[in-house]
Amino acid sequence: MAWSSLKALRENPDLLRDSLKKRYKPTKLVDRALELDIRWREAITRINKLRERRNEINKEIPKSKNEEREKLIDESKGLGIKIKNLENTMKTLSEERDRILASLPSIIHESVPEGPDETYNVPIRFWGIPKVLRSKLDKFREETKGFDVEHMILDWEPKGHADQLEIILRQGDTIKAADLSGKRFFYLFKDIVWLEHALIMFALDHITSKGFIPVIPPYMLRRKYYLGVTDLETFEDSIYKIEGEDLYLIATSEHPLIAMHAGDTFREEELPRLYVGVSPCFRKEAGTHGKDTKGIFRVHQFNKVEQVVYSKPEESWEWHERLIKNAEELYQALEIPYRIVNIAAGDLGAPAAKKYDLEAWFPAQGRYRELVSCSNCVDWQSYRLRIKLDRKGRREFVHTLNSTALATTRTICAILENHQREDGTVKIPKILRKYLKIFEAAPKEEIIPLKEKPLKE
RNA sequence: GCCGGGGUGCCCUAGCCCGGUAGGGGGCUGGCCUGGAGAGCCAGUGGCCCAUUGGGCCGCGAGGGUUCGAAUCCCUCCCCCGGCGCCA
Repeated sequence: MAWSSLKALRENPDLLRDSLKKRYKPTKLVDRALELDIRWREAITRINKLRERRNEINKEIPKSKNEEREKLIDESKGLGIKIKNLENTMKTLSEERDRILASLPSIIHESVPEGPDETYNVPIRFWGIPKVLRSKLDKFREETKGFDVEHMILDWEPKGHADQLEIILRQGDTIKAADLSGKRFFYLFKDIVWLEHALIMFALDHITSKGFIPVIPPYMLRRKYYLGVTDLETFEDSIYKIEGEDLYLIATSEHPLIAMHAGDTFREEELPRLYVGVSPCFRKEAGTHGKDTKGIFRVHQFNKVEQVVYSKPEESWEWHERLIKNAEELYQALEIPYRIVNIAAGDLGAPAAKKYDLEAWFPAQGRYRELVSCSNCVDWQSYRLRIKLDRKGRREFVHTLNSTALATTRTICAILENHQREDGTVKIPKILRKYLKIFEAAPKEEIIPLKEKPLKE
């Protein structure tokens, strides 16, 4: 064990306690870990003394003979038993201590708003001119409180993304998918397939142009690496296991992109390290029953382009801002109005010290919904996976950050609502044209409702 | 999946058969030397514990076992290389 949590535990346990309080989590564990650590240190000191003595004896054994030799061997055996016993107590102590340390969340950043849940999230900026239904004006004012957001009143009622996809455009089918695979699965057809591919290419193109290295990662990880990258709670609520094997389907390419450097030591000039992952994401969505049951907003499987940064500790907050800006550029280009929200302490996952969400405006729902999540995990992941920074003899842990660039299904939902016209067609954002024109069968300007479904009705 | 060979510190490599202080080279960092650089020479270059200088323990892919003592012997697993098989 080294550094960060352990160091904080020994040198400044109040730092851990305060952070836990802000997250509305109990602080008892800190005291327990502190006590275990003290006892562990006593035990290891005693063991080291015994081991030293045994090593001395063992050195004498080859030089001695007959009775003296027998005597030494006996003494060494006796020490061996004592050592083994102490090692067992020590192991028990360190295991419990480490289990507690591993369960402790990141120490939150001072700019994170306090509060127990998402109602305490703080919007920090708005972009675009949202289309607001007259009937949803109150909700809009509530969601933009404190900001004077320029908006446009809609006099016709746009369809929700789910109905737009399945009933109007007839290019998606979650009913059929539910028969075969269950709820939260989907078929997408025709223009939506081209749209999906264009979105991925656009996001990849934009992010790689900023120096990010594109990566297709493994879609499964071993448990050991999975727990290096996320906390148990998330793990259990969202990760699918491969039966009979120590393998888990990834919930985001962030996970294999971070585990990729487990055990590595970066030299200072090798940082920052920028990656952009493209992969499917698999999520159980346990505990979300009843939420977003229609359409493809919340599904078990989707494709995502993801930004990942390894940075020097002192530069990570700057990178956090840059990552969210990169994501914003994508949604500005797609002409989707959005707001950036600073997530409250109580709503933060364990790895993150601070998180921004980018939430797109959904006219039919009259609310902003999460499309992007951008976190600074500081040294939480790097500590567990031993990803270090070599600083002239001193060792530090790098900081890791991740941010969605673009998740296809949710972005499609946002396009279907925001670019919907009264006649049921959907305007395709201009930025996507160059990624569509290479395909003969792809739509270029707009998506038009099909006369009949691709599937039997 | 089967057979064979391998995994040693940041990198390469010796040691393994036959158990007894992990050796050499390269790189990097610092120092000496130099007008400056290079060469050369010296030292440092994994983790942990105690401590004032300093001392000690652990560490040879991972975990277990045998032994007074394991890089070395035994078992299980992971990964890499070669061959065979299967396969989009």
